[in-house]
Amino acid sequence: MTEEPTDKETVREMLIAKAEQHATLTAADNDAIRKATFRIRSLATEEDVVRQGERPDSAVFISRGMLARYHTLPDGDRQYLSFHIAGDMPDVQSLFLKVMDHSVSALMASEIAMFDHRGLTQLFARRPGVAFAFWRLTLVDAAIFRQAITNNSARDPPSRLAHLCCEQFYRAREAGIAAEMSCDLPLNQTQLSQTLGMSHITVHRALQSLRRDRLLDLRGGKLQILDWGGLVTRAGFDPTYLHIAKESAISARIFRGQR
Amino acid sequence: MTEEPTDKETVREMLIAKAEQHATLTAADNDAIRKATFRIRSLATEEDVVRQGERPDSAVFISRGMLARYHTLPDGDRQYLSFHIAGDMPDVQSLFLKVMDHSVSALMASEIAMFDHRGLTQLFARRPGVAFAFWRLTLVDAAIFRQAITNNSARDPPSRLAHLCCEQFYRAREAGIAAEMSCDLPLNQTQLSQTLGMSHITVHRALQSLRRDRLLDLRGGKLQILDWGGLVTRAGFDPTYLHIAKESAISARIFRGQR
DNA sequence: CGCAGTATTGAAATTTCTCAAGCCGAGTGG
DNA sequence: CCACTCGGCTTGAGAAATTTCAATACTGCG
Repeated sequence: MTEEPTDKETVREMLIAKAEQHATLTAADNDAIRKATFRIRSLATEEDVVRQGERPDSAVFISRGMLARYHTLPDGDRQYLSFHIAGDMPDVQSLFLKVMDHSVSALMASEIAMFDHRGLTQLFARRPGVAFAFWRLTLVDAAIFRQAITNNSARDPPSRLAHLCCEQFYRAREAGIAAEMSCDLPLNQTQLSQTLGMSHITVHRALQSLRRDRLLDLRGGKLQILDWGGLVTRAGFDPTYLHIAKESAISARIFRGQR
Repeated sequence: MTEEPTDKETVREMLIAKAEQHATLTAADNDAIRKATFRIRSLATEEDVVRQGERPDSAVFISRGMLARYHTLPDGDRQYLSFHIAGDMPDVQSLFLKVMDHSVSALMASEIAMFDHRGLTQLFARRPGVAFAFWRLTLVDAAIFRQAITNNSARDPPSRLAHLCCEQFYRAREAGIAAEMSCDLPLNQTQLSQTLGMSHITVHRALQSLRRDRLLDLRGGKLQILDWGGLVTRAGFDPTYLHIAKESAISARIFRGQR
């Protein structure tokens, strides 16, 4: 389970790649990103990175593994909010919202790069184009949260589960870390129930239904897609909300000062 | 119902006030905001401002009334995502996410100021402090979405409704547009059901329960708080997620170039 | 081998939804 | 001034879905 720590240079390139998914950056922008300092940290399964109520002073970039965000309810129960894969930055918001309103933990053995808030803030102040990229990233996050509201409020159990799987596979695919027709999804049925707002029994029956229809299989933390088209239909999945395309060319030009 | 259009100068001051809730701005920042051009538009109840799938070229600031964001499902059903009051900017994300993944409509006769994307982008590129304020605003939005996930997934019907009411009243209060113990909430029971992920019958029973316990009353589009403490308890409401306090002093200083 | 955590299954208890009908209040037109 | 209508609210009751409870497998690992 213990793998070699990722090379720092690799992390820098991953971060730049992520930023470039959200904006067209100049060489100077990239250089500025490269200069941002960070430290690598390994996480064990279930380990928390930050907890609800804390005031972190650094933001997280995932170089390997998978993290989750969750609310802790008054009765101690958990509500999972989102899942994040290598290349994601689940915690940019902590830069601007001092007190954490949720926790972040590792779903599997993972490795993260921790960027000091101060350094990031300076980077964003000096390089509007970079700020723009990371801002956009937080906006896509918000779009994913919106979709989760709809998913947990308006879909029946099998569709709900199917939608979650569509989203995770699609994002893993886009990030280039999915196998041909499968990806990691290290959640047991109890965690799925705490994600989808239903009991673990209902999750189990929903899963059975999707398996019976040969749409997917999910076991041992691996999601196997059996019939993508069928799954998309069952889920009512429309990836528009993931906003894979970049910002408009106009905005990009303005941000690069070519007004 | 048709009131005088808000004075443009008033809108400018409202916008600055909103920005200052999220960051400490310089006089130059404020001047730059003041120079942003916009046009006023009146909206009738139920009128859409933008629809899912469209590519708007301006962002909305609410000068009077109340707007909602919602998803339209494949079967034509609606899922409400959030509600916005005077002083809110529900649509900043459209600046960076070209295609709307949801619609925005008026819940009552309202008035909005529409800011051109191009002008806003230039403003943000030139004034990092201003960008910071609006970025933070979108992050609070995201925190509210997260809370909605939890609300609709993990709370029983009366708590769910109570939580929505707590949030709306608290925000109206903060915005200074609530009466002593009441505020607007122009939603009928069907709309509430499309917000909270339950049938309108269940909404009705939940409402009865809260009325019976003398916690609140909700009728004719007005929310009346009868027992704030009791309501907060019933809802499990903790306003931390609304992030009413500003960003840290350090970030503010960096953004003002005092590094 | 046995433990612990997870998955699976059945069945009862409970909640929520659907359906159906009546009511109420505001606005309308005769 | 009074039926009339329309939208929204209220209520009851049966149907359906979900949760809870309980018990039994399964699996990886020490």
